Amino acid sequence: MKIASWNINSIKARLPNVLQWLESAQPEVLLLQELKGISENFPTSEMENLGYNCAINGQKAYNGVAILSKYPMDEINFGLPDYDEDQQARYIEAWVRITDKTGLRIASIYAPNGNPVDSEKFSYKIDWMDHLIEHSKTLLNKEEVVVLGGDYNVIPADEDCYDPIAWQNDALTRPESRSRFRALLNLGYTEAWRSLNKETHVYSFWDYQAGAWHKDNGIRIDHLLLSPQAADKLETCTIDKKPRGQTKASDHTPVWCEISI
DNA sequence: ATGGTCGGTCCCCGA
Repeated sequence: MKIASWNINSIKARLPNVLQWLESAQPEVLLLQELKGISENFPTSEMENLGYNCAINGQKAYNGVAILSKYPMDEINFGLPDYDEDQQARYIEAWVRITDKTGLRIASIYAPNGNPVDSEKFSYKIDWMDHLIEHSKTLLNKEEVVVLGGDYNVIPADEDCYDPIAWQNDALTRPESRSRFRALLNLGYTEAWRSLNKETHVYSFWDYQAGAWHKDNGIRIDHLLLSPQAADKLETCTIDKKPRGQTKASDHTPVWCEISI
């Protein structure tokens, strides 16, 4: 079972890239972030033509997340539970039903960026992550195969950044942000890519500005977190850099893992 | 060469 996550920075602008990647990579599930449009404008029929069911949590202009799945989806959660005051579309979760008795729970996550750190945007980031931690705990109690994938907007360690000094006061590296990400791992989740790779300075995002892609000035902020039941079945995890080098690329590139289920 | 980006929308904001 191949599960991918990709912040596409507008589904409207990126549709050809996404369709092409789906046809060549053939994941069973693709988690999307930054749709930048309302759910009604999501290109559902184009995805269905490739055999994907769509669960969409969109909003006007900003944010927006979706799950594409070759299997049917049930029990869809739009937004984090017990966080009604959150006005931003940053979370969607579904039960992916493989058979009547087997399946897995998958979420598409777009955590807040949080910059600048002296603003309410940073406190919102931390508050949002605290709510994600709380919900992640309740998911573990079910003892299911769980994959929480998406743009966490956290650089887990300095080795995941091309220039840690330049980023040391950024919301993506602040100790408050890293401690929330680490809390998810300490609960029992495994970060798929790092668990299988010792390599440093491998990235999932390169800014559009200042030739960042060509200089490989990137950061690794897109992560697949696995419950113990999922981590036991993890076979591979890959960051596919190819889409970032194409024309009209997103500033993120897909990360995907294979789970023997 | 003192610049160099996108995408969505309301002429600026977010990343």
